[in-house]
Amino acid sequence: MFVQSAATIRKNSRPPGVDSTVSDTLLIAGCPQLVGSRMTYAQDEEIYGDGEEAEFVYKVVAGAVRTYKLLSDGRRQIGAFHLPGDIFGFESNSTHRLSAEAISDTTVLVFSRRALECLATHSIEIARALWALAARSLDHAEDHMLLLGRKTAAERVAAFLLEMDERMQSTGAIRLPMTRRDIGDYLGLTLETVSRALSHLKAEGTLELPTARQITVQRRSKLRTLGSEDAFPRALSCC
Amino acid sequence: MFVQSAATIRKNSRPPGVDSTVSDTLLIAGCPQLVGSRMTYAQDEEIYGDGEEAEFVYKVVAGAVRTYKLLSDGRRQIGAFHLPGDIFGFESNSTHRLSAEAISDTTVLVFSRRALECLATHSIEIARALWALAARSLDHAEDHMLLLGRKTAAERVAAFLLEMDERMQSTGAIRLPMTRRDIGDYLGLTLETVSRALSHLKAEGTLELPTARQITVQRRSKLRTLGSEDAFPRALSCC
DNA sequence: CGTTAATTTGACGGGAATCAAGGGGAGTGG
DNA sequence: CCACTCCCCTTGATTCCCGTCAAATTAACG
Repeated sequence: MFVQSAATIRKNSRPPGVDSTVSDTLLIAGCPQLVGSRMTYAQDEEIYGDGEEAEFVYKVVAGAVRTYKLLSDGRRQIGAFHLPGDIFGFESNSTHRLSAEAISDTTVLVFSRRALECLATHSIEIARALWALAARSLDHAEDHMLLLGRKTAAERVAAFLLEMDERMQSTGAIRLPMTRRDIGDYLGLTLETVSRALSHLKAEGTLELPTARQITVQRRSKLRTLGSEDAFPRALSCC
Repeated sequence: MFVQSAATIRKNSRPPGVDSTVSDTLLIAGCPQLVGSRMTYAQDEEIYGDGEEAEFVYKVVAGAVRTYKLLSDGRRQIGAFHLPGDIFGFESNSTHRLSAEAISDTTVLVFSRRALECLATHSIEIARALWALAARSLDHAEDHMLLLGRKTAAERVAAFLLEMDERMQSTGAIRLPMTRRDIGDYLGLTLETVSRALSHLKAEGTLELPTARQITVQRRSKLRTLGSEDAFPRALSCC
């Protein structure tokens, strides 16, 4: 598995040496010692596989990534979409717990996990930033469990649109990189159900669909009442 | 909210002062500086609420705890059950993202989050242990998303039984602290569906139900084929 | 022993999955 | 520029798993 990771890393760099440049000194956690190697992946190309050695950490520069788990019969659960600026693939264990694929042609910065951990050993701020990173993933997972376990199809789709709108800072004009199947596998639905929910929202006038991948939100309030019920803090209602 | 947390801490200790003893020097992450205060909660008592200040971290000594999120109409998703030995309530943010309640009468050790973080600042090992803690929660959440999004009722119940059997090291003789409703809210099902699934497994001879809360596994292999499909590593099938 | 909550079981209905065509857009090649 | 193709998406028809509603049974507890 170690070998496979190493192969993956080299596969897509046109010259055999990775084009690591100081120019894209985009740093994880604002730490100047760590410069990532730029890598590109074609649409649907695997970035890493479930069970592989977690040798690298990734930061999306352009494109989009899905991380997912599979059952043996092909059922898939996408745990998260990773958009430009997002860091993914950072594990506490030595191996990846999900697989990662490029949704569209994607550019990432690749960092050595070992180097990161080493830095964290010397800097409390880095250690804390990494731990905050894991915690953010956990927060998202907890919200998503509520969605998967307890929300209706309409609520899931509305929540998805709100999430994407916010994360892409596309104020109302969402440009989706993923297919309906991807969305379904993220929301625990079939692609048909996702499509129907979108059509319904369109018919209601809540949104417009200039193209299938382009969604403009007309009435955000309507989406909010459906999807954005992010767990009502008990504290607010009782004190 | 700060006030509420402080009140909670004092509420259940029969003498006004908490009985913090050196005797139960059960330490988080094996660190002798930190001694927790022993606290008890009655069945169904709230330990903390969603949105409250995350002032304390908890370790279960006896009993069981559920952490969950609610929708405004009462739908509930239990994110995890916490059994003796488990640590919960540790957040990266300043506030709790879920609520916590005692499932049965429960004893916990309470630690100051601030003290823990302070320790982590001075000790890399502690910092790493805390981050491993968060990562374990994340792993569980990722597995659980697959269950909630993609598994059938029978598969969910089988997976639940296997999880409990393993975590309680009750080799085949599971003593459940939680109700069918709790199980349902954990698995994204109704209590009736959980009950039916259990009855079905009983009729098959896969398990016995001496009482509703006591389950003895007769054929673990049967449960495994149903539930324990914990995401097939792509790596195993392709290299 | 009575009261209440938890669980089981049955009957039924509905929401989403499945099965199945039918469009529509983007890219390709003529 | 247009025809062709492929894939994605939409929409319809039908199925079915699980949720809902309801009642009976069992367990828990004072």
